[in-house]
Amino acid sequence: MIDLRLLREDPDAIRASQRARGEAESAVDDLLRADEEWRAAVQRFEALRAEQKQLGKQMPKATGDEKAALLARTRELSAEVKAAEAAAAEAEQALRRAQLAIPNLVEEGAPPGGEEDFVVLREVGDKPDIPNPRDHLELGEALGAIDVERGAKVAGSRFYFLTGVGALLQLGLLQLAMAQAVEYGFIPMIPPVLVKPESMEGTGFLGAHASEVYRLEADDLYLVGTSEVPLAAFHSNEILTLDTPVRYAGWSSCFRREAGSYGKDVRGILRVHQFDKVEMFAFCRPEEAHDEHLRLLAWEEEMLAKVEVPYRVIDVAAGDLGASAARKYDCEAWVPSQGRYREVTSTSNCTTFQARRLNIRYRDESGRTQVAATLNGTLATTRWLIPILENHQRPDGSVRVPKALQPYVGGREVLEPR
RNA sequence: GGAGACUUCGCCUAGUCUGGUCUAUGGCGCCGCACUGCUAAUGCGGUUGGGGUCUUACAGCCCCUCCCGGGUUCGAAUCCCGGAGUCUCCGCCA
Repeated sequence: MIDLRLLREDPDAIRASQRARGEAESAVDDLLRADEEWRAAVQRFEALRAEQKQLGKQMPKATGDEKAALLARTRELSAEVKAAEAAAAEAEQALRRAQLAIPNLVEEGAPPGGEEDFVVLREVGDKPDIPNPRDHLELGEALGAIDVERGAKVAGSRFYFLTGVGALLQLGLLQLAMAQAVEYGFIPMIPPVLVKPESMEGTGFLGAHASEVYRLEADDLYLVGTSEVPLAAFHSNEILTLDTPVRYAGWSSCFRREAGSYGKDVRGILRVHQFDKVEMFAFCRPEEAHDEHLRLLAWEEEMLAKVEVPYRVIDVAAGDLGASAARKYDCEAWVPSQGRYREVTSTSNCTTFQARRLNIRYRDESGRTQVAATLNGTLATTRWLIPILENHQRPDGSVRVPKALQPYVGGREVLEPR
């Protein structure tokens, strides 16, 4: 949710951001108009209300004719007040709608353009030289690690079982991520994966992502697509102490309908309806958000280094940012079977955009409440198994286990096909 | 699934039966001041949050806020209806 004070003081900043995203600048003018209409309506209502209260106060003291006259006037007035109140409420709704139509202000320095216009910040690690690489599914099936056939039998397409060493590898990976997060002061969290509509709404996932989200009709609950949702909503309607950033690491299953992705990435576990993830989530002061963002990115890269996988970091272009993000960095791991990089982490700086909607604030030095900034970043997911298996494969179909993961697979250095 | 109790300005709490004097009581905590050679203790004052308006800013003024949403009424913390949450008991299932 965009800041109305900023809108009033510097609408051109928002226009510029809209341009960078390739969004309509007219939305800014719509919002300006809605804001003015709302304020006018509020003032009308408040003036009438003040008069009504004034008269009401005289009631107990009044007697006889005086009382009858007062009654008649206030009766009339209360009808006007009711109408004015309804008008103000309607204007406020229109204002919210216009406000939600505008995505977050893009951070200065984000590359302009759309999906293809990302900037590669760096490539890290050497791509392995593997002639005729097997893909992760072939490797995983040979190792008895992944079973997509039975996944489909039991739950449908885009579902899978992680079996044997596959299950161990994932648990190890996520534990490794959790351990790293804890080492850096994150509070580990296992959140609910079913949330109320307001939590889904507050985090912005019922907007553009609405068709991606599973909904449980009978209970009016949503399955989260990321623990970002419960972690962000954790402090909704609260006033925090943010002398230093407050950081959480959430471990959860994530659920996605993948509605718009028919025929895309259908093989293996690259794009699935359910996966597990450790997600970093930070609340901090807005002036701290930029630095915090870079810290989250650094922690993601540290995790990627631990699993010894080559990757690159991209600076996502303005037009490809989510509505809440002011800036986004993705880490993409090298996938030998595809001969290209695929996204394995994503970290967004949402500045105050998400927190304003969730009403998450802090007190500054002067004791005033201010809107907090929120940021999120991926620390590990099921998808990481793909580059891990593929980059560490050997010609005989066995897979070397990165040192950091060996304790989780019984100390084995190599996983052999069954 | 059934029955009941509860939800008040950071925390605890009075007020709800009997609508207006609630511009919400008191305690704790916190902040400021005074006093005491320090600390402690004591005294005095302040302390919900959001919005509008005005302003360089502060202050001021106004509206909203007693879990949420409706309703009754000239007027609702208080009465009525619906919902959420917490707790207790019963039932059911482990």
